[in-house]
Amino acid sequence: MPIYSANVSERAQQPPELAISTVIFALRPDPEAGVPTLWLPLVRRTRQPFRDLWALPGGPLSPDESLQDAAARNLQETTGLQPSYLEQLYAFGGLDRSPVQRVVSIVYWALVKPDEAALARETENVRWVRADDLGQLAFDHNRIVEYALWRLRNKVEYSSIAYAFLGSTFTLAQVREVYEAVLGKQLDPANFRRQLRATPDIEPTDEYLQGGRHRPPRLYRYTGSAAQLSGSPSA
Amino acid sequence: MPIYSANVSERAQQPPELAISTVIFALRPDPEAGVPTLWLPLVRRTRQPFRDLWALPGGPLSPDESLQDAAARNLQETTGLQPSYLEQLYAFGGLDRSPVQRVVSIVYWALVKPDEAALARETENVRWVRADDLGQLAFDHNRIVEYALWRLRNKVEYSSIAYAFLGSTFTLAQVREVYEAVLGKQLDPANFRRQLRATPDIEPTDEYLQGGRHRPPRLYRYTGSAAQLSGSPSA
DNA sequence: TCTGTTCTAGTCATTATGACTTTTACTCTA
DNA sequence: TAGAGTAAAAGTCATAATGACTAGAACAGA
Repeated sequence: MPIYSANVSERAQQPPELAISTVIFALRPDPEAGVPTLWLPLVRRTRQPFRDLWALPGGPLSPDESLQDAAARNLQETTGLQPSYLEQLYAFGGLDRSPVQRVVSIVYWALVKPDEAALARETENVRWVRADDLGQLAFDHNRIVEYALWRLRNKVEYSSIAYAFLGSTFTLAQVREVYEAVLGKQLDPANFRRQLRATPDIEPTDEYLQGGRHRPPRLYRYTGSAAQLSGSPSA
Repeated sequence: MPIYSANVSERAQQPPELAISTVIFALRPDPEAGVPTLWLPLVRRTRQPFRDLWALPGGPLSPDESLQDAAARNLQETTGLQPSYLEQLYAFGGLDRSPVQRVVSIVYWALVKPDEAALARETENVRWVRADDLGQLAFDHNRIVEYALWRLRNKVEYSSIAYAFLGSTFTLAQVREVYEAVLGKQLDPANFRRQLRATPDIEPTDEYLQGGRHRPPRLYRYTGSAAQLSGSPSA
């Protein structure tokens, strides 16, 4: 919330408002096909500008919290979610992002695990939508989500970020489904399997997932560093 | 410059100050070995806090310019340089970055070509230093430079950023010297050459660089997209 | 018991990579 | 002016990584 109100002529003299927003990704089964798909929560704007349009969760930066803490807090407040991964995405500061006052938004992106995503409360003003079917969002939020998707797709290929979408144990097929959902393409099960077995950070357990009408798959565990929740350049 | 002055109790009520800084990299010959090395310009602080310490070029964000424009402008003002590459690095917003008022810094990083770097004016308050020999800088600027170096080293390996350090034509050995300076290690000339010849964005000219006491090397030209000066997530 | 399914373990050809050798074309020095 | 020194340029070879594919193993359900 801005602590000043201004008319147009005063606007150019004021420092831009500083806000924090977050793009939150989770995997949920597609209602039709049933396969895991990328979803994200949006909040309905209750005032101008863009009243009644959907927007990314966000809010002002409190004076006594770091940027990362602010992102984590208003993620918690708006969606009730605890992220397994949280990293700064970009600072958006174009002149015409908001029709009222100039706003510089420092945007974070987060991943949540399926058990968290299941707890997420959905209300009149909070809705989950498929990442590829957003509709028109407030401000430049469509562009921001697109950039977050681009980063997610890149990062999933060269880092161990995929496990932030999964529980403590998982089958190799579940890992493959994460990759397929994020990258939007089918992967060869046998070759994908070979690659995972070659990485050091993933070790087999003695358990198997029962219930499928086929050979029960072995469960694995991720032993690497817990997908830096910091995301800070100190790391 | 903050438009308000505050005592400690008021401080927590004010919005954080917003500033733009830039880490500018150029290659200059090492004064001893003569091989190209990473250098960057610093400015001397002329007031408190950290008066007389060296710091990254930067300043406040003007109300009528984009973040990127602000970075380009104060890069131009402090060092007289025109960058060949400019991209947002990170937004630093920790609580204790400045002992006076809280400052959120949106930091950019830039590369300049050797002809530009040669024009750079060096004054009482502007000095170029080797990237690996900075001394103690003001604020958290040592950490920021370290992160910028990390990004540069990563990006040089998977993108065509190296050509932002070079003129319109160059020998393959000059490209290799850029990589060696940035990565800080020797590369095999023959294998490096084979890789460059395999990339589509680099084509041979009919000219050769004369003057060396050895077989004259062919000059090449970079034909790829001009190393996105935008760096914006729109791309 | 048979069938459909996916898990799991392999094969094979192609490509990419690192270490290394040889020839070429220039300058400098004796 | 012949020979030495130097880096450019092209090529060889063994190894590693990758994509396409095959086949047996182990379950559920009919």
